[in-house]
Amino acid sequence: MLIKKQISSCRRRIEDLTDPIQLLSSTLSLAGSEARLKILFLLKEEGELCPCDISDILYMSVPAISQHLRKLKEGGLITAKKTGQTIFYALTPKAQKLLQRQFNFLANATINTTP
Amino acid sequence: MLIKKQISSCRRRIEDLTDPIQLLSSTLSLAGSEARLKILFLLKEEGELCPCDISDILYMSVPAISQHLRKLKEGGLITAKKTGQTIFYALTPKAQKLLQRQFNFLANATINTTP
DNA sequence: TTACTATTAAAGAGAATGCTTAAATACAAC
DNA sequence: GTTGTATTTAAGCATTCTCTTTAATAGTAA
Repeated sequence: MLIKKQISSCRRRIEDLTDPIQLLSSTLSLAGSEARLKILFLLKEEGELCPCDISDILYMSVPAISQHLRKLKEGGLITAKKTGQTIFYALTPKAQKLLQRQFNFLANATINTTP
Repeated sequence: MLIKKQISSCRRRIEDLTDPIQLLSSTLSLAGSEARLKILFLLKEEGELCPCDISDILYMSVPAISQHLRKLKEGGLITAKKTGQTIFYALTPKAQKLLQRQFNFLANATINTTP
């Protein structure tokens, strides 16, 4: 139960952070899908991958993967590099920075769950 | 374009991480909503808050806030402590650990955008 | 008890999400 | 050129999300 002054202070704090909060929540929302988190994790581990390999690894259709990749690219989390008819996707520095702790969590989970 | 052996290796890697990936993606999905991220951030800053204060601060209806709080609680990101007819919510250690980097991002954003 | 406050619960509407299927694009090999 | 591979795009559908509105629960105070 806050007083009016404290409410106002909190409101201002949130307003000042409007842009960063939007950026961050959209990033977390992208990573909050199980399929996309797996894609991001695979890219972190392998460096770069093409849609058909990701499709093979995750047992998902190519169009489904392609649509996830498009969202991740629009969100600035991955980049595309075309060579021939194959497109290789890789994490951006932004993704590596924002999701570093989450990747560490998964790396540690690997160690702990492999006795 | 990976060979079969590499595909299998990646598949095994993902399978081993099934549980951590589910845990993490559900957490990120919760934090990936703008409203919920604001709630989490407010709890991080203020320590504990009741639904009506959060409703006041974010200009959102009390039932809307209540439903977000329920989800966050089900996801193990916040706890509830009832005193009288007021319920105070606070972050769990799990939330603080998993989202520490994101909170830091917002804290730094505050500094950088306040010249 | 009655009235008031804080909160949750339940039902419903509209929007967003994530897949499938089918079609289109781009490049390589023959 | 034709065929085949890698990828994207578009349309459709079922599910999920997030709010609103209304009702119910629990504690406080008169």
